[in-house]
Amino acid sequence: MGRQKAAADEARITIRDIAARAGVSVATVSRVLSSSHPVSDDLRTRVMDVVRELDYVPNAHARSLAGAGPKTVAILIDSITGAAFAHVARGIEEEASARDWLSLVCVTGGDPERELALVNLMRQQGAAAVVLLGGTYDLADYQLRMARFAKSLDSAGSRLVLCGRPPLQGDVPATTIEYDNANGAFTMTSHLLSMGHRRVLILPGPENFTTAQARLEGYRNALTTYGLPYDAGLVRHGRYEDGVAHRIVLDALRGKNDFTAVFAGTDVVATGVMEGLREAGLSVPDDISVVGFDDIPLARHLSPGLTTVHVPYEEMGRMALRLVSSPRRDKDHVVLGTHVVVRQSVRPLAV
Amino acid sequence: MGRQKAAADEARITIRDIAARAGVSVATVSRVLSSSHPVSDDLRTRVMDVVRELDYVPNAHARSLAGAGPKTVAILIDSITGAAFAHVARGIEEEASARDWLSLVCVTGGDPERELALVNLMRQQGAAAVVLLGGTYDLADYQLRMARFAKSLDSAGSRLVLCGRPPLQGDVPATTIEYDNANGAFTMTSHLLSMGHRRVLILPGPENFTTAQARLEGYRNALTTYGLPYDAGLVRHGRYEDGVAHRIVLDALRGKNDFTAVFAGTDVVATGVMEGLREAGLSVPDDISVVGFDDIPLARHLSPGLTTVHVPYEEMGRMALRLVSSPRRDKDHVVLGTHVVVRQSVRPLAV
DNA sequence: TTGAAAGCGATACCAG
DNA sequence: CTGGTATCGCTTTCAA
Repeated sequence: MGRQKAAADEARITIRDIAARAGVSVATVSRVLSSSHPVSDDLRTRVMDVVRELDYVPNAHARSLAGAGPKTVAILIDSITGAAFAHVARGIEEEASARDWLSLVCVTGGDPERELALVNLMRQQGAAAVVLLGGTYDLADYQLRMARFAKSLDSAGSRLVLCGRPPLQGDVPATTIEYDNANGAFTMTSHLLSMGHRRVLILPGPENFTTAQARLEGYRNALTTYGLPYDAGLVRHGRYEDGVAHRIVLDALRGKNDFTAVFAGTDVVATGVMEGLREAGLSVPDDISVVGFDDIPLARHLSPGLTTVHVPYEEMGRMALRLVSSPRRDKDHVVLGTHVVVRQSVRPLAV
Repeated sequence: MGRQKAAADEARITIRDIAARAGVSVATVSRVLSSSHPVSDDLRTRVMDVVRELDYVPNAHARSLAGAGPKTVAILIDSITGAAFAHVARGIEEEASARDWLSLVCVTGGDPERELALVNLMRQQGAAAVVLLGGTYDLADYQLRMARFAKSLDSAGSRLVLCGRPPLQGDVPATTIEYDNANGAFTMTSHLLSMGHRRVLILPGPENFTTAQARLEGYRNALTTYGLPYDAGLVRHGRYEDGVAHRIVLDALRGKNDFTAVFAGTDVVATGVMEGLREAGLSVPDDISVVGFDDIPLARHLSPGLTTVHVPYEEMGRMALRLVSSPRRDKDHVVLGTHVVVRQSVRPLAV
């Protein structure tokens, strides 16, 4: 009755086959395999021989069902080709495999709907932790539904982890690990201002996107601190893609905002900006300075090297797994620091 | 007992709880949930109400055990931060989710041992397909063991897929999707030669690594075709990392191989090369030309834009899933084409 | 030590 | 349509 009984008449080999062939009980085979219980050497070798001979592997589902499967952490990621969060995933993965946890990466495609569906799926899979990576749109409905998932994950002995996005409102059983978006943006903007720049075009990211909001806030605060006016004309929202950034810059150039620097919402956006500038015959940083956010490896490889805000992505991942795997749950909200990495893409301005 | 019975005394909610609360049999609940069988509207709504009320989700393991779980494709990837294979993974993922397959990414860390272990693990999980991504070391023992896994996956109704590496030797039940490494390298080398370059330093990658071997072969063939001698002194093996590439180039510069171009084994290696060159006060392409292999987005963003060999990574992934999910298995070995993408990193030489 | 048997949670066959 | 129930493959008491 198996799906395919086609060629081989031999159905899937089970623990019973092993037991029969080795002349022992299934219980004994189970004990040998999980080495949970003492078994005589004689039987042990007899069982192992048959296991190898028949190339037997226990069915993981049956195991989990019986309550013995491995712990699993599910990582829900926007896009697998995004460098920043790939690093978080790596951090999680490292800590997970060190603990013999299985880690699974699922791709959401940036769709909140699909993200919700996957959280649910992982709940069915009995994941010990479900990690949501990256910023998200600030939608009320979404918050509500996610809060419900958090609760049911919790009551199933599992845990929801928010990485790189603000905590859910209210008393929700979830762990949040953020990095300081606002402060990073504040420091970076201050850096530009201290170098003599006064008009900074900013591409914070999509409107209503949590990271974009926080970065814009930091930008505004820095202006205020320096006693400079906030000019909404210098703010251009748009997705985190080099293509859209490219377009935005070219468009901004046509306007009459005589900016001397561009603060890109991410490093990828910064590359788009730099290309647009170059295309317009402008040089970076001689004509226009450019800075980014993330500090992915790409930032170092650009020329000029990109001055950007370093985010400890891998550390975030590690911390995420440490927090959920620790028996006593010390913290459920951590904010990691960021800092500016100075390279060659900013020119000091004589004021 | 259950892992945590702590606060809530209510164990995990099961289908039986739903049945009891809704006053129906478990069979009926199952039917409502899987909508496999007709159920009266009355009962259906009664069940669904309880499901929502109790926030019930079926246990995926139990489901799979009963033979009803979703198909799963496991993607085994070297490093999640590697751009090239992230694109393959995306291709697979897209096709998978279009078919409502679940796709799981596992990270091997480039360790053949761990890769083998993960294949085994995925076999236990009952994955419908296990996709191995990227080149690998050409080890006899590894070949043998992988062939055994291929067979047992096959007899379990599953399938092993090799992506970007040569097929296993002998009559092994596996699907292979390669791209033409040798030909890509041949064409790229020919391109350099046709531009007047005569001494091309090549960094093919790690020795005994399948892709490196094939690329080096293409390089040699091109030289032969042009009637040029093969100089082993121009070949430098090393891992696919910008750091090691950087070191290798600096070292090669100290030697007396007066090369005019560098053929980097990957785009990432090319960035390392370019940095090394720049550090040595050399300009690309004015002093030395540089080309890569992969055509990841980075190649476009470098300045000068990197001339490189385009590999259809995403297409590979799509094809992989199409091949295994198609009922009739038409092909079990596909070789995709590659082509040169010309950008600005090569200078024509007056001969 | 070892074995027999009772679950784990859901599906699907066989009756009604 | 709806309800019992055997079954999936393994772990784990409980006895022997």
